[in-house]
Amino acid sequence: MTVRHERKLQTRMSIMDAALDLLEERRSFSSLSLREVAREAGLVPTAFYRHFASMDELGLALVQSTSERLRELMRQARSSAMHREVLISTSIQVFQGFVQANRREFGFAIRERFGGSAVIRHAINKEMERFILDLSADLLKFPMFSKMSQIDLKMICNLLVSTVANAAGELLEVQGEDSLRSSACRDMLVKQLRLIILGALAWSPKSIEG
Amino acid sequence: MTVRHERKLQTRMSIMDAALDLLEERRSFSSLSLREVAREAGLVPTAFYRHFASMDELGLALVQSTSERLRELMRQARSSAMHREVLISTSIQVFQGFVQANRREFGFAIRERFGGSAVIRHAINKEMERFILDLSADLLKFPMFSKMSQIDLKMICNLLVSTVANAAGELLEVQGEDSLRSSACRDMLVKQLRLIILGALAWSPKSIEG
DNA sequence: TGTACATCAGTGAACGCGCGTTCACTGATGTAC
DNA sequence: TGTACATCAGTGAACGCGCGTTCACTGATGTAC
Repeated sequence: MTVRHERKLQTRMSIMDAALDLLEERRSFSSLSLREVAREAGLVPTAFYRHFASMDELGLALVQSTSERLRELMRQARSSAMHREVLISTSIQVFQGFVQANRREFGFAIRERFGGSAVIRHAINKEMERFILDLSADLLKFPMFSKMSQIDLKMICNLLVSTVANAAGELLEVQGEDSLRSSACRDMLVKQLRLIILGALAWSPKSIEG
Repeated sequence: MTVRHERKLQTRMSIMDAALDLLEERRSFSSLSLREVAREAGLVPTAFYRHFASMDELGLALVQSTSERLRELMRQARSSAMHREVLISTSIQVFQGFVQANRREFGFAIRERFGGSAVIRHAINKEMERFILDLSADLLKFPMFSKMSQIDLKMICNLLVSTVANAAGELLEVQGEDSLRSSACRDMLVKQLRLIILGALAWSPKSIEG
């Protein structure tokens, strides 16, 4: 790695960081201008093009970098939690910690999930899909889920992930302004996830047919 | 109602319709320009100001008009379904029909729910909150829900509404391009709602404490 | 190690464009008598 | 009913602004010998 290459990577990161700083104030990615991001990063607008061909490519890089780091972390958490009984609680803890440490990135992802440009939406949905598949693989280790059809297991994982994403979106909405509503939101999420598990326990192939 | 007033209302509606036409291609509301909407409506840009003080005010009008029409329709459906046993199925049918007939409006609402400008986000969330409360009131007529604490009932209604909103978002993503994935998405929603009801049946005050 | 050339991240001027908003206006519609 | 004035939805020119993108450039870093 040459000095020049290293510095280029640093500048690239400072562009990504500048974008996240601007996104932190709940702005939509499409409302960010190339010039504004370059300005925030302390660069002349044309320098932006040395790193990304367009704003969409920058958005894509943000999604992918966050997703890669999260997946790597979850992979580690899984392998370190050798025993099945602590796998879920460990995973949830690691996930929560990551979200806390990457608020800007998750806020961005949740806001752009349905509303962003096509290429960014697709990237986010692809990553969520991968996350759902990882979760399915984890839950398969538990008897109550391993007896299910694969499609039903995925349906449940989709519901769990969607519910968390929704709660995250609602949390972003009330965050900071109202700590009471904030914790009410968290409590509701916990209940909702527990209710889904109760539903999954009662779920059986028979209830699909009937 | 004078002729002038009537024409003004017509123009106002044609502005709202022009915006919805532009939004139909999955664009975000914030990417619409005032000039573009006026052009689409066949007006000079300055004429826009005779009807809305800003684009945000136009967005607000779109949310509120859709919400008012939906609520009125649901109110009618509820009162016409006199018997408890057909209340839910009638409501779902009416709701589905309305969504079909108002695709542009619902696509807009789902996209802007988390990603739009503050004022539009708040308006959408307020309307969803009202919808959740209406649903709570309906479910209260059923023994299995009337025994619950109000907060748990609202938690369940929130989960049901969020799940529908999520499915609608995912449906928008695959719609048109792939009818197989489209119907898979619908099937999943039906299963997810059924699973939530199963969970609600198993829910009890005891499971909150434990 | 020193030199001579190549690479390339970042600069700065320039462009044409669509934007939101202002302003004075026009002429059809409404109202008072 | 007819007239004279008021209202006001829609017009069209004009403005200053930030935008994305192009281009030729500079000078530090890299490379070959």
